[in-house]
Amino acid sequence: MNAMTIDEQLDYLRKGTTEIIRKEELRAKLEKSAKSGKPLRVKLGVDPTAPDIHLGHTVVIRKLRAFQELGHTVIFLIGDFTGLIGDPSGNSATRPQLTREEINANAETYKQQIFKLLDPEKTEIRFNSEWMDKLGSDGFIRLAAHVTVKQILERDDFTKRLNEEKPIALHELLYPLTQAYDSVALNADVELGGTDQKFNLLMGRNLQREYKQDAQVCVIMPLLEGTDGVQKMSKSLGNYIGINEPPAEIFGKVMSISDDLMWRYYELLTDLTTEQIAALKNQAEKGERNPRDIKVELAKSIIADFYSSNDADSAEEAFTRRFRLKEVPNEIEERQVTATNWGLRALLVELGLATSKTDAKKLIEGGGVYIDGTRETIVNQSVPIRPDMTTVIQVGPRRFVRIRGQ
RNA sequence: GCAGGGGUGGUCGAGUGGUUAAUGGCACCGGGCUGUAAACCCGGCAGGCUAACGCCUUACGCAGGUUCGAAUCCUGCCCCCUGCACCA
Repeated sequence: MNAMTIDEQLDYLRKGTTEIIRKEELRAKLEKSAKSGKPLRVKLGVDPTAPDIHLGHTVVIRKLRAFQELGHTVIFLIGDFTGLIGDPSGNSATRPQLTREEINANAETYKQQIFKLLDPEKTEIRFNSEWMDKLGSDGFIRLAAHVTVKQILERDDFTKRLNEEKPIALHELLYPLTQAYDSVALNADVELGGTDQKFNLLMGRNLQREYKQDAQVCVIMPLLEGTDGVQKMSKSLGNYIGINEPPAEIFGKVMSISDDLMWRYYELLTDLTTEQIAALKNQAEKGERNPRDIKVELAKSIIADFYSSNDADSAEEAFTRRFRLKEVPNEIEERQVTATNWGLRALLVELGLATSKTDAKKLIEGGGVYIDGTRETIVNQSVPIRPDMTTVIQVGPRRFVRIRGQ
């Protein structure tokens, strides 16, 4: 990797970014690092309360990895102090205050996940309480003296809320400042973040200058759309793909994104070059290749990042069997029920495939219930269950239970 | 404290006395088609009961009231927001 020229490195780092502020400075830093042999310090700050990483987070993490591949040091900063504030988003209430133990536990969860992508040897894990706690209230006030209210209010989110006459709590104004001070404390060369972080990252530059440091370069990544293709991926919106989810689940969810969205995922979640992706898109548009197959490759590539290519293969196979060949999956839940003549609705409730007889009725009438692979549309169908035989009950395309009488 | 604005189903957001269990979008679920859990189309979507006709609960911040009838009108209360005032 280090065989790359500086230009090549810049190209490599630039892929997928929304903006680099400023590119010339990044070049200068890369050159300086190459000469001195001293790795750049590349910072990413995260919230201590949300350790469940989804693909959206990995966009930035993958970029960190790119820096590591070029020999630089990543500082994974857990904002246990800033977490007290919570990044202003307008609707956020006060954050729950975490105990030291909870924070440490979350940090472990982070490690377990990020090291699927990052090289532990080139990663420092830090907490910003380390320097924020030492600062004290007098130090904090001295820190606050470095920026003006006007500068803070520049932030789009604040301006917007001000115009809309929506509330801004005082402590929210301190968030960008605190995050910026992290860059000073770490003497960061580069900070990464999503577009929503642009202001905070720039604040870091300003504050570093105040402290006579070389200003950090801001690498700004797009926010990945969730599976709905519209809103940014987030856990609370339920449109996320978590990296700890089972391979089959990841595969299915990736296959469920729209064909349009898949190019975006290719760009931000794979190592393919812009040219390679354009070529794939071209093939799909010309009808040379089925978009479905291209999406399969995407899903497998993502799974391989967090599991293995074997896991990716078996996820594909299971998916094909289930949805293309409409086979009953190999491993499905088995349940024992009383051997008797069951009413179909009661049976569905008993198996947890429906929440009530009314719910079951809707599913049956909608044509979503199958007994041993045959659709059953008679609401009060009697289903005989005996000890010597098994029956597979299916609801919708992906919920199966094999039952046996007892 | 004063003035104004607001609190509706998972979410956004209509609705200001009468088929209103409450328009519509999104999300979600089921089906069709397919190339797939894409796209598109159809259906469901407060909860429950019934083989079915149908019935029963609960619901528009909370509590009362007016009315044959209220998410819609009145009273009180709670909460949120904005501005002003206060900050001796």
